Parts: sequence; C-alpha cells; structure tokens
Amino acid sequence: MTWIYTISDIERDTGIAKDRLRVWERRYGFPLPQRDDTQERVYDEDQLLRLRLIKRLLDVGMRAGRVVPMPLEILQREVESVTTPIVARVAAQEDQALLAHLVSLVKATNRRALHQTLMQIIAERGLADAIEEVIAPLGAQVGEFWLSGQMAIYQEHLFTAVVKSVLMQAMEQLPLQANGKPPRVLLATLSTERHEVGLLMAESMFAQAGCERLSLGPSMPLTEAVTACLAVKPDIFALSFSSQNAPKEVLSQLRQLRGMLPPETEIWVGGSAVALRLIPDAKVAKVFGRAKDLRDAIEAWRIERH
Amino acid sequence: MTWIYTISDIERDTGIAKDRLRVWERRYGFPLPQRDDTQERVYDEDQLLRLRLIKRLLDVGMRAGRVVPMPLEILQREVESVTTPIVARVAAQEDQALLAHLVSLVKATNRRALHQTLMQIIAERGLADAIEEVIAPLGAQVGEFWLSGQMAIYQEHLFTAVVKSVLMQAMEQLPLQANGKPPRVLLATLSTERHEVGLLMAESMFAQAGCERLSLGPSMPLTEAVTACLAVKPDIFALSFSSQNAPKEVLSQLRQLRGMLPPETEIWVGGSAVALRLIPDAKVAKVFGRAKDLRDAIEAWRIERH
DNA sequence: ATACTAACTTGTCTTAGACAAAAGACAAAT
DNA sequence: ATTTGTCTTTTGTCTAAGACAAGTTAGTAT
Repeated sequence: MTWIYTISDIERDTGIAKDRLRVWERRYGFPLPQRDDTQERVYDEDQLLRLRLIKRLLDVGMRAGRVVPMPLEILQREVESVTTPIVARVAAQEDQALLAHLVSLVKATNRRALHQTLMQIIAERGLADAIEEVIAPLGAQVGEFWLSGQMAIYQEHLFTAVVKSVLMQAMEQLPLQANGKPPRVLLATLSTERHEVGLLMAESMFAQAGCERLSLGPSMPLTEAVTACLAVKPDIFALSFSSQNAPKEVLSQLRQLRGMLPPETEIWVGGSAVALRLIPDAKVAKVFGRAKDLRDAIEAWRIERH
Repeated sequence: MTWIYTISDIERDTGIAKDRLRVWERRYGFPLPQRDDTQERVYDEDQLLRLRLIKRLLDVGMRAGRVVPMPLEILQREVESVTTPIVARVAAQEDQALLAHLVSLVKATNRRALHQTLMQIIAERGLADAIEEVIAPLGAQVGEFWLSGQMAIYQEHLFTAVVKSVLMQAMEQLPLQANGKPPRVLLATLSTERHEVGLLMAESMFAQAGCERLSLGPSMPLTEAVTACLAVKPDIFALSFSSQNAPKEVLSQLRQLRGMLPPETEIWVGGSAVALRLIPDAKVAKVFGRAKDLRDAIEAWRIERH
C-alpha cells in the first residue's frame, strides 16, 4: 500500500511551507516530485519520510543547504546521532528497565495498562519526580522511535493522549490545602505551537509546588496572551516552546512579549526549542532546560519575595 | 493599544490561507491592507476582526463573493442570525439561568468555580445528560460571545481547558465494571482539525455507555488513522469535524477513509462541519447531529449485533 | 582576541496567469 | 414533482521566477 501526496499534504504533514518546498526544489534539487496530468507536484512516501528527517535536523539548528541534499542513509545517521544522547542522558540507569517496559506498553497499544502504570509511578514518586525521571524521558524515547520509523504515528498520539489524561488527573488529585500559594502563574503556548504536553508538565510542576495557576491551554495568539496577562496580573507568565518552532519566531515573540508586559511580570520559558538556548539576556525571559530547575526557581522566588 | 499584522499573522489567526487573502483583495477589493516600506501587506485590527466574521460565515456555507465585500455591521448581523438560533435551540428553558451563571464564571476567569460547578452537574445528571444539556450549549454560547467580541479569546481558551479537564476526569471516575463492553471504538480527529473538545464529548458518550474505547487524540494524518484502524480493528471508527474544516476536504477524507477501511468497520462522524449535512450516502459514514442520537445508535448497534 | 565589513544563505514576500472542482442556473426527460 | 444533464460562474489553489531582508559565515583590520 503506497500513498501519494500533494504539496498541501506535505505541508500539513511536515510543517514545511509550500513556498519553502518549491524553493528547495529550485535550489537544491530535492524534493523533485513527479507531476500529475495538470503539471502539479506529486510527492511519494519516500520523499515524505526524508522530509520529516530533514525537518528534524533543521529543528535542531542545522542549515538547509547542508541537510536538504543529504541522501536517506546519512539523514538517518545524523538524526540518530542527534537524538540518542538526549534519551540516554535523561533517564537514570536504574529506570532503564522501567522505561523499556513502558515503551512496550505503548507499542502494544495498551492504553489501560499504560495509564495505570503511570498513575502508580506518580503515587510512588510524587508528580514532580515522576515527570522528571519517567514521563519526560519516555516522551523523548517515544519521539525517537516515531522518527526512526520504529513506531507508528498513531502510537505516539496514543502515548500523548494517555500522558495528558494522567497529568490532568494527577493535578486534580493533589491535596487541596497545598494550593493557592504564591507565585501566581499564568500558563500558555503561543499560536504556532501544537504540542501541549510540555505545557502540562510545567503546569504539573507548579501544581506540585502549590502555586495558584491558570492555564490557557495551547495556541494563544500573542496579542491575546498579552490581554490575558494584563487582566490576570500573574507573578509569572510561563510558556512552552517545542522544537517545531522556528527559532527566529520564538525570539521575536519573546521580545515582543517582554515589551508589552509590565516589568514586574516575570516570563519563564521551557521546552525543546533551539532558540531558547540562544537567549542571551535574562532580562527577556528565564529559561528552563530541566524540570528540576523549575522547582528550584519556584523556591528561590518564594525566598526572595516573602 | 492597537496592533498591526503581516499576512502570515492573519493566516495564523484566521485560518485563511495567504493565497486566498491575496486573491480576495484582487477580486473583491477586501481586505485592502496598507503597505510597509518594502511594499509588504500590513493589516490592521479592524480587518482582522472583519475577516474572522467572514470566516465564520464561510464556515456555515456562504459564498465568498457575497460575504467578503460586506461591511462590518452587516457581517455582525449575519453572524448573529446564524449563531443565536443554535444557542437558543440547544438549551432547555429551565437551564437558561444555569447557563448564564456559567458564562459569568467564564467571564470572571474563575477556573476553580467553573470546574467545580461542572463536576457537580455531571454528578447530578450523569455525564451524557450533562454534556447534552449544559456543556455543549455552553460551548455554543461561549463561541458566540467570542465571535461577537463580548469575550476575549483567552477566556474562550480557558473555558476549553476547563471542559477538557472536566471531561477527562469524569471519564476516569466512571464505574470500572461498566467498561469493556462492545462496541469497541477508536476515536480521532484528522490532521486539519484543531478542536479537541468535540472528540472528547463523543468519547464521553461512548464511555458512559461502557464501550471499550481508544482515543488517538486530535490531528491524525489520514493515512496514519488508517494504519491505526487496521491494527486495532475496532467495530466503530469515530471522527469529529468542527466547522473550521473546508467542506470539500471533509468529504474527500471521508470517502478516502471508507475506501481504505475494511467494510465491517463502521465510520461514525459528528461535529459542526457543514459538510456533514451533505453526506448523501449512509454507506460512507453515519452522521450524528446531536449527542442524544449517539446514545440511541450505540443501543441500536448492540441490539443488532448481540 | 575583537570588531567591523562583505558575501553568502535562506525563507518568505511579491506579481499575475491558469485551471479544476464546486455551485448555481436552467432546460429536458422521467 | 423530481431527476438528470449541460452550461456558466465562482472560487481556491497551483504555477513561475524575481526581489529582498534577516541571519550566518568568512575575511580583514584594528
């Protein structure tokens, strides 16, 4: 069973704009699609796969001229060399077996067992530790399997759905009296962002710390986020950026935000976007690479302000 | 405080493609943006607002040539005349006061009270009735307020976030022994779809009926949905289409799906997309206009098959 | 080493023409 | 009265190649 794709399909499935696909074709000779009877571009499965890998490498900061002309095998090697160290780093040695077991549940589409196991881990370790030690590493691993074709997209979606459900449930079950402490936090992702899980993990960390929080969910237009922030007047505005975001978009949005928000509102950002590693100035936003740092920062904020 | 927008911003915020915006300008003389120093289009707030209303009217099936040149006041009147009957229809007389109260909680950004009230309504009426009588009508009303500018987008997002959390929590709390009965249901929305709540409401109805269900969450590429379906082999594949979807996209995707799935897998669809009202042939898919019909259909399926 | 300039890279905007698919209109046939 | 077929209009999206700004790299001078 082999599918064919129009340029719109490719844009939808890879996130690479049509203009960009055409200009790559002109400049680098890839992708060079067939044409249908009306001279319109027709892409095949192989090209889609290659484009997904290319997107991944661009997302970590590589340049189009180098990456786009690469043959499949080299792309695969490069992607692997980019992803593996992340997965290896995030998970502790003693949790590797557990992670392998969880991965097998995802592959077996066993939603119920996955949900139960994760809830149990949260009960044992607490929400924050469970995220740091298990859920986040598992997410990285699932992402890698998806990209390398060892896992179907629907399995990745299933995993995401279960994690969302688990985190929401866990937050609701936190002891009530721990809630409502400062800092007050407003959470959102901006409009280009389609990944919700990062935000939920951040929200969970704040919830665990007992913060008064309000999540606007994913995909807020920038100007609306500002409106919300001016209305709610939180101490901290927390944002999540996945690596799918174009670095220059991320930086420009953050700079705009900083300019529009009152200076007493801190901006905290996290996620896998490359751009975050480039933020030079702590005056624009506070960047978090690991969940652990977020906990410490909440503590530090409280000590400083109270 | 008045913002300006590039053509990309407008595409992102309205869902109207750049090509389409340019060709409207050429043909209908609207929107006619200013140009910046490099001759690139610069849109203002008024144009964005008008385009949002235009999009809404196109979504319910009106034609571009008629709608795009309309002045603001007429657009507003048309949109209202399109939306009000829906809201009035869905809510029973005796629930109008309750709805008004819930709307006020949304406007006050009172997440906690909204969450609690909705959970309580679910406890009293049961999940299915709560959705039919309260949550769905409330959603329609919030959508109308958003569109008419009486509610900020962030409040609409907040509402969505709370509903998602409430539905997920309610599903987890359903009695376990009622679960696992046939039909087995796989749920998803296809890749163009960005609205998750409709799917969650459908999942809740199936959950309430004790069906064995597996949700892949939002935005599955079509081919991946097929892969998932072939692997999971459900009795029913349930899809949700919001009105944001282009009618021809919806129909073509459904026809493709029907062709690719084994005939014994039924396709059930719901949501506010206009295209659904045009599906002529019950052989392609079973269409649900109201939550109530879904309940009856599950019953009918069971009687027929067992 | 650091800073400044120049050259190259890359994505996205621009124009305007072409055309397929959908919708509407209307007549002929059942 | 409904269906069927044909014709016209509408509408969105594809095509092409050119322009350019912002970002990156390389080279030179301080």
